[in-house]
Amino acid sequence: MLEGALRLFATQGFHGSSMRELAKLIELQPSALYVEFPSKEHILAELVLVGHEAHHKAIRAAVLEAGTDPTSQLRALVGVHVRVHTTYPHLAIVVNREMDALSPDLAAPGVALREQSSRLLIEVIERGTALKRFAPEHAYVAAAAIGAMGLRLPYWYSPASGIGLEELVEHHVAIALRIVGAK
Amino acid sequence: MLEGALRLFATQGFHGSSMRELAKLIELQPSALYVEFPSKEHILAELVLVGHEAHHKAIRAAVLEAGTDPTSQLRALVGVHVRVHTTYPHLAIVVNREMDALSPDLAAPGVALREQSSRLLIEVIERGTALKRFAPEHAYVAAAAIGAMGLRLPYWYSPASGIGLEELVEHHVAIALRIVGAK
DNA sequence: GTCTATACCACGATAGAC
DNA sequence: GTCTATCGTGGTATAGAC
Repeated sequence: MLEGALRLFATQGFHGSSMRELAKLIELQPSALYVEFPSKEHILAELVLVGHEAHHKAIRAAVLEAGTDPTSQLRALVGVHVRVHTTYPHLAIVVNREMDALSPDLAAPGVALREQSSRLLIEVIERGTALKRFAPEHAYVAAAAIGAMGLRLPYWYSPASGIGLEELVEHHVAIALRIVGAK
Repeated sequence: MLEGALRLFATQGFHGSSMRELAKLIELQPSALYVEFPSKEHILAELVLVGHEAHHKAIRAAVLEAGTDPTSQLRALVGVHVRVHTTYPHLAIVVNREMDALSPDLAAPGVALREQSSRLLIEVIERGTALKRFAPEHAYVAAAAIGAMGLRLPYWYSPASGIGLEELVEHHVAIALRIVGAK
């Protein structure tokens, strides 16, 4: 059922999808949807939370496993960022585009996780800069640029596009290293 | 009226905004909205078209005025890209996020303009590469990255953020030059 | 061109039988 | 837990007076 909601919300938007459509898609009556979730908004909230958690946990784990070298850390972080956004494009789209359809209460956990992921990237960049391994023009703008590249992937990339996933990851890693001015 | 629709669509999404809300915002009765546009979708179509036209014309003009040097061309293109997305953040958001709420017919002109802008960027990069002024890892991925940085700006940048617009433009230009490996 | 009034429909959500 | 049936609301859009 979350899978069905994900498909609908990703392709038509949260407000553009109805409970009736979702019910039809998963072959249930509309009323049956309210057994698992108390409202349409709670379905979206669950998707947004799951998406943010998966993304944040993966990024955090990758950086922790990458050792102490800033370049390795950035490589690991960008690699995961790209893989998450290309492997789960629908989830990425819903998480990033439909989040402000949530009330502040339901959006809060996701906002917090996003903030943490963002800070982790900035800290990696700043640490690399302090160690003279990176020389970005501006750490925050560089982080925003690296994040944006990944966020945009679900809208254009497909494994059938002629670029393999591993190839895409390598390009993104290389671009990120250029953005931070890695030596 | 287009201004009102822009505010609503940008903050609540197309499907999340109603004709009743729009009418209240601009202090008219709902029925009066149908004098200027035959449907809600046509209002969005007009915004999307205007936004794409402004963006494409500005980019095209900037590149044409930049002379024959690929670096100057890329500088000009990125500068305009950043300025458009920061000067008209609401329009940028609606154009990029609500476009697939349009029927294919109404979306077509915007899609065509977007394709042209995208190709212009790729051509600048490829020409710079052929002239040995650029050395990108992959022209298309580089173009996607440069585009994505700008598309994301309306969601985080504000002139009150401590970064001046001219400063932001310079950072983006510098990042773009790094992405394409400018010498 | 803007108004009042309303048609007609789809929406989210609930009640209550099984 | 899933069904049938429905409530109440708000959606887009139109009719017709002024």
